[in-house]
Amino acid sequence: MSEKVITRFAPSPTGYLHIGGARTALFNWLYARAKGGKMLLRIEDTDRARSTEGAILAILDGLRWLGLDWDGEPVYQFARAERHREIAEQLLAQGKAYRCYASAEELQAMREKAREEGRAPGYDGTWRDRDEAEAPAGIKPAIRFRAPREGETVIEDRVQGRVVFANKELDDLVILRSDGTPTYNLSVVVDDHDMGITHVIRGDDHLTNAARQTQIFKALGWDTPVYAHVPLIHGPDGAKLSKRHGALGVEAYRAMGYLPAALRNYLVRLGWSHGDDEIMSTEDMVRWFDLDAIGRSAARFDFAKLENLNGHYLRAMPDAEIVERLKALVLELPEGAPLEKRIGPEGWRKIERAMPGLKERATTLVELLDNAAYLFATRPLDLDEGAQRVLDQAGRQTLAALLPPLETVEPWEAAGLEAAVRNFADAAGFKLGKVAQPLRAALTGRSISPGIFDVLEVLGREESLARLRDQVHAV
RNA sequence: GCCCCCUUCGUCUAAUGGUCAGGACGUCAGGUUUUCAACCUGAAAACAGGGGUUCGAUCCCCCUAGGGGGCGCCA
Repeated sequence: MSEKVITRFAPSPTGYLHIGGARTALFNWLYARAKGGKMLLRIEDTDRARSTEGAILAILDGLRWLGLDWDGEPVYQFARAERHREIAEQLLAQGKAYRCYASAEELQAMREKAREEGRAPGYDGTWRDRDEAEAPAGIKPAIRFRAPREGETVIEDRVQGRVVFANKELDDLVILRSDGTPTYNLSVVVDDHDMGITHVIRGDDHLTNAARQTQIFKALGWDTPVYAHVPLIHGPDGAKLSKRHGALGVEAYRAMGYLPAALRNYLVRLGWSHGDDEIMSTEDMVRWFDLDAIGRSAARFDFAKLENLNGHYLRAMPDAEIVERLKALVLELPEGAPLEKRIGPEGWRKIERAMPGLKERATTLVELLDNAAYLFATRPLDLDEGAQRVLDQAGRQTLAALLPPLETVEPWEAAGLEAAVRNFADAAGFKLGKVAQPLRAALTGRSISPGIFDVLEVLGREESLARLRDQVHAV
């Protein structure tokens, strides 16, 4: 009973659920599921200025979309401030914390001086042993944790191994602000303890926090949870993942047409592995996941691999389900509303019928929908100006002249036809590079490529178009 | 600046004190498909550098370089 694993995912609602957070959530979820434990969700909203309702919604939404559920109701950290304050007062009463009257300016000067002297730019302990009688009037004190000065704090991390911090490197951090609100490191310790968290799995940007939190745990006489600090995810260039890399919220990946299963599979392999296994079901992950197999080095985010996986899951998905997902997705796209209107019930039926040919050509849902455009395009087609001009001048006639009626073309003529079309397209500078290939598909009547309808229409091949439509509808 | 962490093909990674250092994505070349995609086959592609320890180091130790994280009355 007391051995039951309880993990938590603890995002701060200051933005969307980004890709690193998503992986952290996934790891926590997997570990809890793998060990038959629970994953709790805690919203760390103690920074009132930066926390927003919208961000909370985005995070919950992102988790749900990814298929990561949590046990019980989310815990809102801000709501527990009173409890945190209590603990701070308790530490104060026990002499394990003290009041600090230093002003912001003093602290700033302190940091600069320390930096000049080559020390860590932390708090110098001015009020650690100073008599409160000397406190300046009218200043509301903050409460600082009286951190040990001697010895070392050791973290036995399940991923990073044994990490040792010299206590002199860790300064006395504020646990209760002068306005009486608790700070992160205190809240985390109290909440992790009260929530019965057994395993803390988070990004390794929290490694030093683990040392500070360990000190607080000890001062309180509480057991520390097991720590597992997972390396961060970097952008394709190796630098920290940022907006410019597409370090977007998971909802952005949804909008780009990625599937939750693909993202889960991609994410789980970033920093964790199980032999040579690449494609694995969620059941496989749960069966195989363990902390010991998490690597210690940062991983770069690679869209190419994500796309490959997404294509795999797309092809494996039942047609009807893809249509359902497309319907849900279309409104998220730019110009989504008019697009949806244009597709209409008939369009969705056509898409589902054409799905076998569609889904094996697309790597994302968005690409698939794009490829399906010929099924519901507004006729006549709206060409861009340049293309229109080329066609008007000589192209339409010339090209059309090259093509005999489809009915009269024998299969072995197709290749020659293709070459002719391609040459024309090149010479005209018209973007008809794609003309030739779909044309051949039309001639052979098999595996219709997306776009052939548009091509024939542009060329004014009404009879061919009609024939092709019949073929498709016959399928 | 100080503290902590990391370093195997371009990318994600596996393995081992003695291997042709394996897989996947990507790339390239074939095949299949009279298109494309998918699929199949094949190829190129890595142990950061320098010292040790050892009969032997990619693997163990040290140093260097490079990368990352942290150093708030943010989380």
